[in-house]
Amino acid sequence: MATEKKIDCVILGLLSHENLTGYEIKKRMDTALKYFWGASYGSIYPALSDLVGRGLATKCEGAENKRNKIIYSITEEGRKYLREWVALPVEKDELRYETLLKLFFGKEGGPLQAESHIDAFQKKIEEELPCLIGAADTLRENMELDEAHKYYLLTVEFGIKTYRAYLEWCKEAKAMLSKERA
Amino acid sequence: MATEKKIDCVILGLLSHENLTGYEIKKRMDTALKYFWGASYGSIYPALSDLVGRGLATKCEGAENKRNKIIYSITEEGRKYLREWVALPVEKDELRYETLLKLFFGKEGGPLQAESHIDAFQKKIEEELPCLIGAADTLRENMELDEAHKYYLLTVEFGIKTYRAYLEWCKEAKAMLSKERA
DNA sequence: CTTACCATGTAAGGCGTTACATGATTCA
DNA sequence: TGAATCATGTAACGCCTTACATGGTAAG
Repeated sequence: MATEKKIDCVILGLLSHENLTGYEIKKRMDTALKYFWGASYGSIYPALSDLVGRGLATKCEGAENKRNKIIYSITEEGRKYLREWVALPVEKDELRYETLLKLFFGKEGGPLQAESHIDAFQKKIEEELPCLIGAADTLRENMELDEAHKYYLLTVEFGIKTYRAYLEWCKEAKAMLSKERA
Repeated sequence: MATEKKIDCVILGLLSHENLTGYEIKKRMDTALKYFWGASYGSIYPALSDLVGRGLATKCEGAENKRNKIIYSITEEGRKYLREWVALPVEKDELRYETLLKLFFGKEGGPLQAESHIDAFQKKIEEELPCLIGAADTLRENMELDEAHKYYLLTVEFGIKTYRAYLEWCKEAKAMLSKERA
């Protein structure tokens, strides 16, 4: 239990909520989790096999499965593993924003170029913010349906809060650059 | 010029400002850049050799060098490469917060545990925020000394803005959890 | 004289992406 | 019937971290 592979924990976390195929896990990563965690098929499928090998997940091959889908579910062992990992202190929070890197070296390209990087960043945030707000609304409406929604909402609100701060910064940063330019 | 290795660009960016040893580059990464980019010796030294091999940087082995230090400087080629990279649109901004991941699966550990993760996060932010504010002050005072300071300040202010948003979120998130608990 | 920091590097191994390969099903 | 999406996987490769290995110098 020294250094857990995060991909294992994420998959177990998703399986703790519902049984899923590898494909569906990928979809969750591309939607609900994309703001703070991502993964590709090339890491998901091997991880699933590994989890089954370690007895933390199982293939439930029975039932309503017309296609040759493989539906995975978490085992009691897996649930225990997940609970232990969640209880452990956070090891690393990491942000890698290429936008900030290019801005840091912005002198090379000058203020106009820097502004265009900020614009692109702003556009992306402005596009994504409504999705987050929509997700928060949906979660708030269905709060009672599942205890997990409370925790999901927490992370969505983190996104909303930081995205709004980003937009404020974009405005001020551009103002600063254009003032300098004048 | 298809997909640049970021480590190369960061090193060239630092060298565009001043001549540095590998050790000093690492220090910059651990201080000024740590909030949005990191690297270890195991990536820095090989990258430096590679940059020299490609003619983008050179070892300046002359002069005020009592120790057996190797001071690197950027070449004209390197400067061109850097300018081209800075001009290119941003490919990826990525955030990987384990805190959010643990919170997302927070149902496993319950509200008290979730609160303690938020507390730890808050503590870290509260420790780092004054450093950012101090850095911003210093930069503002020495604005005229170097044109690059303007761009550095932009990134520091990004940090300040988002950290303040984080702290607000921490407060609200904890309030929400303790209200639920009651 | 010894601790802390300066300084450079390598080797092994982990982790994960990209690209590829394949095929079923649904819907227009 | 063709496009989009569902669905599973592998192989090659790249990148980086960790840990190790080594030694100089400054300060107390």
